[in-house]
Amino acid sequence: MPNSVDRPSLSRSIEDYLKVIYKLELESGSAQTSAIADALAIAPPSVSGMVKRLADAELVTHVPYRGVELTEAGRRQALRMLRRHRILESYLIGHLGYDWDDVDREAERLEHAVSDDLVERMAVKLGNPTHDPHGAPIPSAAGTIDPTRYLPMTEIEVGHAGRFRMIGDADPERLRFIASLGLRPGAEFRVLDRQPFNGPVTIELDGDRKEVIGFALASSLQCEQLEEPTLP
Amino acid sequence: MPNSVDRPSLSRSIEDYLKVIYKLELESGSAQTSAIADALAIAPPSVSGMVKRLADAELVTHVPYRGVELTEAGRRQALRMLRRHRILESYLIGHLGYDWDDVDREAERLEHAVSDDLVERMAVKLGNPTHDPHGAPIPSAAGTIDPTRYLPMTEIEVGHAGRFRMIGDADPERLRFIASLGLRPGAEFRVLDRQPFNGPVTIELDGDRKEVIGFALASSLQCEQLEEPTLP
DNA sequence: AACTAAATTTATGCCAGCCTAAATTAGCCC
DNA sequence: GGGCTAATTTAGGCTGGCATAAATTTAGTT
Ligand SMILES: [Mn+2]
Ligand SMILES: [Mn+2]
Ligand SMILES: [Mn+2]
Ligand SMILES: [Mn+2]
Repeated sequence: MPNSVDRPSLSRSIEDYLKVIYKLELESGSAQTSAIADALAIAPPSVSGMVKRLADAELVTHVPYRGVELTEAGRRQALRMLRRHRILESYLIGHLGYDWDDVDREAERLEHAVSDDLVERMAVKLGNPTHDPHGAPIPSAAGTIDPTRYLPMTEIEVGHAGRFRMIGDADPERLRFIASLGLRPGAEFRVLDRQPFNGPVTIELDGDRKEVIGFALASSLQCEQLEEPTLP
Repeated sequence: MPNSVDRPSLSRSIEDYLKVIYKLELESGSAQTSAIADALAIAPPSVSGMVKRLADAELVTHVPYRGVELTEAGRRQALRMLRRHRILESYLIGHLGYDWDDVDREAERLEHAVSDDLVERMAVKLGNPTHDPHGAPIPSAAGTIDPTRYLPMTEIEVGHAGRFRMIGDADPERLRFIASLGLRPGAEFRVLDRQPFNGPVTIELDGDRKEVIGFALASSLQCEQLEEPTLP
């Protein structure tokens, strides 16, 4: 029996579009033209054009003026790209001495050039990790992904302990700063204070060190709330 | 001081053209349109068009109807691509379990996606190899390359010992067959017989095993002649 | 219900990179 | 030197992926 479905292999552009659409659907429920344009640094009319092609290829359904939604095939490809990207980042850090702030650029290009075979070899060398260095879940080769959602650090209640789980990987400076605080995915902390009006969050780390984190930054730290508050 | 020269980074197509032109110049002294077209599996008029763009970019000089020659900038880029390709092949075999017959396809895509930084990290992990798994010399990061030329096995004289040094990497089947004979770059042999009229070559391996190798195949094995013949 | 601002699409155009068909040139033979 | 052949270039066309400017739709305001 020959290959049942001949997929013509997607272009680099299409692969990046699918990833972005997946992330937008995940974060805000829908993927609108301007959001895609922003994320890819492309003009909105160009996105309209590509959306047409994606819809023709049945990777996406499009309701004009409303937005775009991944089809099952589109979602499968998006998850395949996320697996590639996250395995690559993990491998670059684990075996080639990269830091967590400089892997994204490299992976963003490599994800379009590696074969499935190479990705799986890297995954095996890494011991089939479930999360990448920034805490993001790595889809399985079969196309499933851990659906766990976390809370921004700003929503962990005062007095509670929390665990830092995940952070976006696109901003190297932010990653370096977070690392300089001693915060890595998995790190435990306790919220000592939250200032109102989008004010900073004060946390305690390693049982003694205090750090004050601005609202915008704290909002980008995806965390898990751990336990009931300790009583005074 | 800002970056002195802004190179716009070459396209995948251009990078492959430069590599092919370099190889053709090396093998036959010149690079003609049809030879480039053959090597890249592209129609000759397409090559004419690209040659024009390469000449505009001063990567190549073009004498119409005569052929094309790399400029210094073109040669530098070609060697940079060869370094990438050959370091990648070495790394895939050395650290990711690939065999020498299946690395070329992978490297052919990856060479356009890796950063210089990543290539150098791989080179360091490998101990800065000077030759790739097929015996081809790896250009230095500075752009120099071992100019040693070898002889086809068909030109090693009967009675002489020889050392197999290098083989083209594009044909997986040929590579598997050569490996099955126990021939790897570095392997020593003695020529027992050469048949005339482009006939086969008989060699002795490991001091006892005899193998008969057809002319076309033997011609593709680049070797070094080692010593004066042993006297009868 | 009409007006307005923002988002989106349509209309056009450009460039890279490929193609086929037709024209041109080079090299060779007599 | 004329004519043949093979190689090469020119002409014209197509697709993917981007852009800007203009038209359209949506949604919110009054
Ligand atoms: Mn990333
Ligand atoms: Mn990418
Ligand atoms: Mn190769
Ligand atoms: Mn290539």
